[in-house]
Amino acid sequence: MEWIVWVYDTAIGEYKNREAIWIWSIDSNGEYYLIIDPNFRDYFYIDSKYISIRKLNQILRMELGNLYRDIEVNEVTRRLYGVEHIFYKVSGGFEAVKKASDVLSKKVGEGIYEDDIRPSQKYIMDMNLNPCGWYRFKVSNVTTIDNVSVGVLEEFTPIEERPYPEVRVLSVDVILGSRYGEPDPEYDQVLGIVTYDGENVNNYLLDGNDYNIIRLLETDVSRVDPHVIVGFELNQYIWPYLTERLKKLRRGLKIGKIGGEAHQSVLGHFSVGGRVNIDLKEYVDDLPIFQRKTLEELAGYMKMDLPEYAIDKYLYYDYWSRDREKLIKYVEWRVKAIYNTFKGLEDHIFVLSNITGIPPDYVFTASSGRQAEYYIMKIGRRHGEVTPKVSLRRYRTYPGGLVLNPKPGLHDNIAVIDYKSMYPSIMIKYNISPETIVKSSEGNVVYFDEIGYGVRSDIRGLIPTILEELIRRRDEIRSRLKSLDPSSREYKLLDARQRVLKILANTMYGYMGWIGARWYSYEGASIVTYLGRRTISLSIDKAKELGLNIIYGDTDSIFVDYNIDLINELIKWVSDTLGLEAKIDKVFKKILFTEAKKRYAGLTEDGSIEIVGLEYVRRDWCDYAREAQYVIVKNLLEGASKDKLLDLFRDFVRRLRRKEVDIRKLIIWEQITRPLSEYKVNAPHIEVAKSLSQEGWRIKKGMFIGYIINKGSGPLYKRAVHYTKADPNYIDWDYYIYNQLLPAIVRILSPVGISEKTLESIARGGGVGLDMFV
DNA sequence: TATAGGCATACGATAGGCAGGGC
DNA sequence: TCCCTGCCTATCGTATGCCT
Repeated sequence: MEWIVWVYDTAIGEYKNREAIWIWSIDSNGEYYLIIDPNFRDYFYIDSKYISIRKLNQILRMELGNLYRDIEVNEVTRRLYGVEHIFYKVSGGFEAVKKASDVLSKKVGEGIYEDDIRPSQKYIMDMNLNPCGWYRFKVSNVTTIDNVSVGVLEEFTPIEERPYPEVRVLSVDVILGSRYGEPDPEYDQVLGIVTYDGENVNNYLLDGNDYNIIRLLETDVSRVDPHVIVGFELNQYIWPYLTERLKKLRRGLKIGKIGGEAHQSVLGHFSVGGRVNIDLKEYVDDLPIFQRKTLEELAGYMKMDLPEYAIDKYLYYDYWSRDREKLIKYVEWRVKAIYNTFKGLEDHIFVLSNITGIPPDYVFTASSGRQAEYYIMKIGRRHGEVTPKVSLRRYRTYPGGLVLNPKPGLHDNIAVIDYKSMYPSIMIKYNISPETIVKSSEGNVVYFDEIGYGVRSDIRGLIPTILEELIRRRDEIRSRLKSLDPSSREYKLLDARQRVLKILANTMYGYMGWIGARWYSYEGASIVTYLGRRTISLSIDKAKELGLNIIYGDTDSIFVDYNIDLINELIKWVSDTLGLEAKIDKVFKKILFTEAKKRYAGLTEDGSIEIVGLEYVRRDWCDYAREAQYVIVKNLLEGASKDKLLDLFRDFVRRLRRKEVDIRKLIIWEQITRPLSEYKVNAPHIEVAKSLSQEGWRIKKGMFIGYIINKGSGPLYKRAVHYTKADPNYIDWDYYIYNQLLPAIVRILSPVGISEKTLESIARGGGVGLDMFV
């Protein structure tokens, strides 16, 4: 029988009492298919340098007992960091291979590879069966279990370029709360579960025993039968809580296909057999554009309606007791937002999964470094590369990008020239990869005296090969996009593809300098940044020689007078002499620099305001000061008079003086970056976190603490309170005038000649003297 | 349960200078 | 005159979050 289906997961299951690979998939109507491959054998490699084949067989025979019959050993040639080695490939049943690698790790220790990669992942890579792709399967022994068609694999072939099927999605959110701080699954019942299937919101509220509402969730899942279950903080919070609640009943959470229970797999991720479990929190955590990692930010980014009021989880229990309706309305907004956000992100998720080979429900759980690594592993084995082990190494830093001191003040017509993908281009051009770096300058080597390493030119590195392929594939897609309608399904998918390829290419340099990388190269990363510094220095020299005035520069960009002829000459020189591509990134009609690097504000040609590095973009400044800085710098760049700017400032001061500011705009947000006991100095957010901890809240790394400064004497940390407990009568309004608003405005006005003294006297209510009459 | 290094900034901790007072 | 105490200031260290 032949099935044309879309694969979304591979897992280890069983067939006739033996472990087998299960391939979960759906057809274009969303019907489920499970294809079983009983023939895949797990394996690992052991380097022949460390053991003879006779000794190897001897150990395995002695240690494995009956399992030895399930093992096969072959001599193969593979590469390790580009160098050919003879390996013994030990393959067989999953259990036998696992046991064999355990035994050899103990007896031999070194030289064992790929025993640390899950068989289902090896299957994806070796068979080239990429998740989130379409395939034609030939199967036999077809049966139906529940509503899943099950067949045994005979062969398959990929089908290129089909749009994704419509997936059924169920979003889930819960109401957890406790009178005593952090809800504890040991004592605190689940207060409510809310789901959304794209049409109906269902809310199940506690009425007696919470077992009943968890049952209702399970019923919902089997009724909707979703391909995807999506939530916010599912893996770290919701699934562990629900499974813990059910432990009392000695049963699991039954939300998988074919009666499967959700179970914890690697790294705290929960696996729901046969369904894709997506936690959007893991997506926002990885992206710096989301400053506070909230669902509201994500929803705003996806251009969705925001809730009328957001309720902090610290207040869930309060609302549950006092104003339940409001809480439920908010959580209903959440499930809809989660659902719709997933719908907006699904192309990205599926494309990322398809390209990296990481199944979709795990792709956000993997860090961006690991995502890149899976891609390298996949491409590497096509070149016969064995995947190296992650080894323990000493952490070492190396010099990074070059940053110029800016020329402070207001400048007109400044162009930003930057290098197109500077680091990836350097890595390709100079062949930089862990295996191409050498210490000696002998032979076919391009040697860099300044850092004492060279790069071989007689072999092509794996990383540059991969980068070239990424860039080539992306260029192909981008040229195809030109002829497509941007609103079409095909365009959107291809656009998602080219974006993922770009992200992967841009990750490779950082990956190579990451101590946890399998393809780590301190020397390689050092050479990349060295060449980056050299490239930018040479361009600066050339720009000066051409007569361009340089205002600023950072890593791969220089800010110069917008003289198009000279700039074109410079760009041509870069291409001819350095062999790299530079371009005009943007042009500022006006740009303001302070004395500081990495901080400026500009007005672009199209009239938009861009603020970089200044208080306005930092979450550890209160919104009020941030907004004031934005308004005043915008006016400044748009040519407002000094008087106008001072008037604006005076207004901002006045509203604080009169306590007319919404206290939500006074919250300062800071992240907890380590266990509370490891802090060496007192700080407001730490003190507030400690008090929350006393109230029973578990304070974990990565949490954000929002606080407000109250009146009183002594250091700030003694006067900070959690924002949910702030009272306008106790707020230290002076702190907000002198330590938030004033510095943010001094920063942008002092470079244009408005002194700190002037501003300070306005802040004090003096200067012009009108304040006393209002 | 980290892709890299470079950088600004605030505030707490700490040391040193100095004045004033008591013996 | 010596020494202790409290206050002020300069400097250093810690912590955070940004930029490319």
